[in-house]
Amino acid sequence: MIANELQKIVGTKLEHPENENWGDYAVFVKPGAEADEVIKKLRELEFVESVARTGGFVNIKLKDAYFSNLIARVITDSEWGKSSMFGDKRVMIEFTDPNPFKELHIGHLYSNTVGEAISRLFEANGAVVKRACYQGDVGMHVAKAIWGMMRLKLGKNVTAKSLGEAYAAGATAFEDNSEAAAEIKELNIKLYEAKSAEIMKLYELGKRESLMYFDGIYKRLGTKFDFMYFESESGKKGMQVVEEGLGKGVFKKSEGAVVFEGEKYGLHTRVFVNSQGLPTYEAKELGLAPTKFADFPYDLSVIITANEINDYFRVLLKCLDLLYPDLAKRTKHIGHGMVKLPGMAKMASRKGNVLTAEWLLDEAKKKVLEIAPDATDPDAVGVAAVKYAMLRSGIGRDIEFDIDKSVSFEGSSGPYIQYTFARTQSVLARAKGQGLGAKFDLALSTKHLALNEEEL
RNA sequence: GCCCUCGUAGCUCAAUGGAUAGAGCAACUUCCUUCUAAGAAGAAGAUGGAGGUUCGAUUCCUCCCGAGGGCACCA
Repeated sequence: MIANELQKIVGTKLEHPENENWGDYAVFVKPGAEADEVIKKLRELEFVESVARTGGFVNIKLKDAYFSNLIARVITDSEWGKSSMFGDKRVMIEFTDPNPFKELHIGHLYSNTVGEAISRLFEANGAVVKRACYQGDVGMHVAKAIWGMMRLKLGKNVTAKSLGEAYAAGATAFEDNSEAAAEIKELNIKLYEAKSAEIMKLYELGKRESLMYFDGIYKRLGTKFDFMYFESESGKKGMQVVEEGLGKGVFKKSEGAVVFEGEKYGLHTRVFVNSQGLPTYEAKELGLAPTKFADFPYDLSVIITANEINDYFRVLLKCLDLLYPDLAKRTKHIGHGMVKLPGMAKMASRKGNVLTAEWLLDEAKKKVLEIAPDATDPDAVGVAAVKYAMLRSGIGRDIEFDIDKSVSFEGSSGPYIQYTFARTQSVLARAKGQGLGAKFDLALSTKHLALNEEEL
């Protein structure tokens, strides 16, 4: 707000000086009459204490009263920090995207953390946000799991754990046993056809169990999805879209499959419908875009996935651009990095587990209890520790996750922030109890406040 | 082979083309405690390499070295 006013006058980029003793804002101007004019105008502003020229920089110092005023607002205004920057822009954000019949692993946990954080940022800035989760409920991984369910004779008492075992059995058999592999491929087609009552019963059972399990994790993490999408549905729509695109010459038939030749756009060729006549993820995603828009006509659609499919998304967005240019313009893909757990990865794999979100959250909770045995809500602290560790570095980069540092009450960690917040709150409450609240009057200088903080 | 990321202090991360490249952790010095756990102050420490553009480059361009990912029927 104050920066905006300054910005108007200086015209060029406004920045903060390296050294705060020089001023609160600074701007680089070329010497000359223009600079003098700018300085003169700045000096006329009521909240400006001084304006000084140092080399090519003009340093602006604001009055102390401005800051004490600001602090008073931060404390009293519960809406502080929010804005209406995005007006009532409609934003759909897709993230997490786990696959039923499989584990929700730490990569999904990262996606969820990033997606939820971005969602909240948009919300805090005035956007209407809808959270979407897109889940692979068809495909080879499902066939493997169902094959495993049949082999392990899993009945009504299927659990998330036994489902994981079923998938593992199917995946192993697929690799080691060519007979089983053939059965699984056949099963996959049957699942797409959805005609066998016996198979579909197992399918529904497993899917429901998976989704319930995911739901528990979302609750734990504090995410609630507005839209749940499934590949089984987007696949049908995707087939239609590809069919249309084939007519328009966007796609080509090649070796029994339907492909998009991306080379002419500096991209690569990808398969949209395989030679078995089944839609690949590409076709499904293409079908998803118009479906999402029909459900919630968005101004912006954000899709968050692991960055290993960045190139794939470039191809996909090009196709979308050729078929639905208005949707393509509103679509933004964000690729996040991998989560690496040096040390812990070995520990987990020795137990024969994939690194699941649940496992990591449980570990964090355990560690919190080791440090603070009397913590009132160790799980919340553990969740904060994990989330903060994931958000503290750039989204596109891989994360070196160090669980001990993440749960530490010192340094750059979630628990440190929670702890500090709790302490300041308790100090403020105590000050209020002693009638010291009124100390934050507008004339109070920042120096006094800084001193107070140290005393506290 | 081609395409995309990335390379900053011992480690993990910052830095819309701007001033002396910032933090946290670890290590170091000093102090306080000294039964542990911990606490306070201070100093030290970095842009992978070579060119180029620019008044000015961690940032943009070229080449080299190194790491990761992707390149047709998985997502």
